[in-house]
Amino acid sequence: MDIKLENLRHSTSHLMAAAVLELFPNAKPTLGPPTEDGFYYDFDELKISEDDLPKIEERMREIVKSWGMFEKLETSNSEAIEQYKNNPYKKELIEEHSKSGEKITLYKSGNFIDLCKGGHIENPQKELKYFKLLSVAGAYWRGNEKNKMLTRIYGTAFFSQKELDEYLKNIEEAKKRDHRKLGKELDLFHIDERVGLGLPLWHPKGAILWREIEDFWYKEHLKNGYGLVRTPHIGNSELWKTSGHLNFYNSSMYPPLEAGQALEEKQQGKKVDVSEEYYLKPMNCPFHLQIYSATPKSYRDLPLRWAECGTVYRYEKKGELSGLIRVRGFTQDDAHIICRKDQVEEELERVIDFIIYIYKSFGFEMDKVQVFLSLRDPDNKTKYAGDDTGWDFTEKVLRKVANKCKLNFTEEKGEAAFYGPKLDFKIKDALGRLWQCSTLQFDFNLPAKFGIEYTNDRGEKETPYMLHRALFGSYERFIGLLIEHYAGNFPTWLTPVQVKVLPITDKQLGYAKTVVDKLKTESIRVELDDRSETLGAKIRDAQKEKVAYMLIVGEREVKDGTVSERGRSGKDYGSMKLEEFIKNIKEEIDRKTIN
RNA sequence: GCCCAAGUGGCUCAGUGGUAGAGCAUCUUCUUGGUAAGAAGAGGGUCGUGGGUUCAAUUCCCACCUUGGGCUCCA
Repeated sequence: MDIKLENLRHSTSHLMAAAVLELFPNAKPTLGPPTEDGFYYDFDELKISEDDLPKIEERMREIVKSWGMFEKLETSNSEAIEQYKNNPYKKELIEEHSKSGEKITLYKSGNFIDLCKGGHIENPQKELKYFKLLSVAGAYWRGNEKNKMLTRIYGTAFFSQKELDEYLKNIEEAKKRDHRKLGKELDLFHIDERVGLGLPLWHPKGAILWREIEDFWYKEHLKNGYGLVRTPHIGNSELWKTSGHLNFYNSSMYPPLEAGQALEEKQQGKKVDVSEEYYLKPMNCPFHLQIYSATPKSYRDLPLRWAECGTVYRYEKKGELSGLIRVRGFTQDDAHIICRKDQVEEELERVIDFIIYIYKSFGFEMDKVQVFLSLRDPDNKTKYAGDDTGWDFTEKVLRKVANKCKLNFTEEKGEAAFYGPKLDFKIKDALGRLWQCSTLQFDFNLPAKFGIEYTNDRGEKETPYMLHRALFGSYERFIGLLIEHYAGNFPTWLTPVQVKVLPITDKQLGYAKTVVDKLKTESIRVELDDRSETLGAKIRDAQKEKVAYMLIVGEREVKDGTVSERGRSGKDYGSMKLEEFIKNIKEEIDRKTIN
């Protein structure tokens, strides 16, 4: 972010803290940084709701009238601690800075003094004008769930009213493309409490979308040298013990299904001596490894690339669920590549190229995608399987390949999978939140845990490496983001209703039906609007459904054997022979491009 | 799970301490209209759920559930 804007927002957060403290003298200020879209400030001992925000804003506007330039106050660290003796949060920060040998600075403006390392605007009275407080939220101190939850106030600030208005308007516009809203309006899916939270139900139009995407995905995988596998939704507890999931992934798994007897017997209170436990799969990898170990493998068999759209179940906390983007049952477009050490780099590169190709196919250019290299947290040994040598090697190789592929990536410590480092590709949703889609994971643990091996060219057994990768990440999340990306105006090859035939009066119904039949035999997804409505109403409704093309047929078209084509952009393509329209739309569908 | 807010017919929303209303959608009838809403009539809601206060609760209070925005976590 622009440093001037950052300073403005940081300064506004000082002003907000000052206003909050005047209105709520018991509040304890903690941290208040600028963010990409604005700023926030966290307070302890502050109980407010969104209704309080206008009051705080009003006080900010009053206070700022008496504010001069931000004034730096030199102080000794011990004096600073004394000053904040009633605020354990600021005290903790000062003590921490002191430890690392930093000099503490305080900044004063008006009557408000805050612990701060600087970075303010020059003239508060003139510049702190165009701000708005947006929401109240809870946030754990230092982002740690085990710490106390503080009260966070979010706001934003700009250098002009125009920019502020534009920002607020953009948020409103973005809400219109929210996949939850469009999912309802376009009749794509819904989530039903009666079925279960986080378990989406796909309506016919949504299922077509999925189907088209899935067909595309299969074709591309076969082209790229993948084999297809299929595995069940549940697996025996022994499998998950071996994989380490029961150790490292326990809290995200649904509790086990006990078997060994039928439900009816159990309900009657009958006991069994031997019971078995099954878990809903949270991941597909252990199954794929079992397929590998079904027969002995030679170095000549590798690399093996096995893909499956596998539905997995993860017991996400309720507050984390969100539309299609965060669910409890979701279908990963998963694949595992099992290969020799000398093949790893090439296989990693191939996957990265594949990911980029897939994004392009759905209109996501790489500048819309943020890439992260997720590494282990070296200080947290309990979270990860495997030794340091393995981690060092896999992290180094992954970094090297990412650089070679010219990915613009950020490294993040502590974000690795328990079995290895990964490259994560994230896309923003309509509201600007980042969601992980593609992932490429370099696993040096599970193959050994499962004891899988191959015979090398000297007749010795070796343990292969394994890459886990998903391109969409999950169908649910990807389709959710796709809905927002296209704002429901899907390219013709994807769109659920490609053509809607609109007869002008009932007299053309017969002809309209022959048009529909013809299109159907050409595998074009077509609907007929046979209501006794005006053409205007039919157009309006088809437009709201976001169908790709409307074919209007009246007396003229019947006489000439033509159709009049209208695009959803409102464009009138005029009349043409039905055959010509079919030729055009089929070409467009085959090109898989946006109309 | 935690913090804040919301929850009224299929959808979008108005409303009130005296057992509910609009528009759209649905159904019926009329209308047969050339590029974004033709007309009339009808049906449809135990006002999220459970308690409490009250003569009386959809409205006030409490708890819970769900949804939205955050936090944590994550494909």
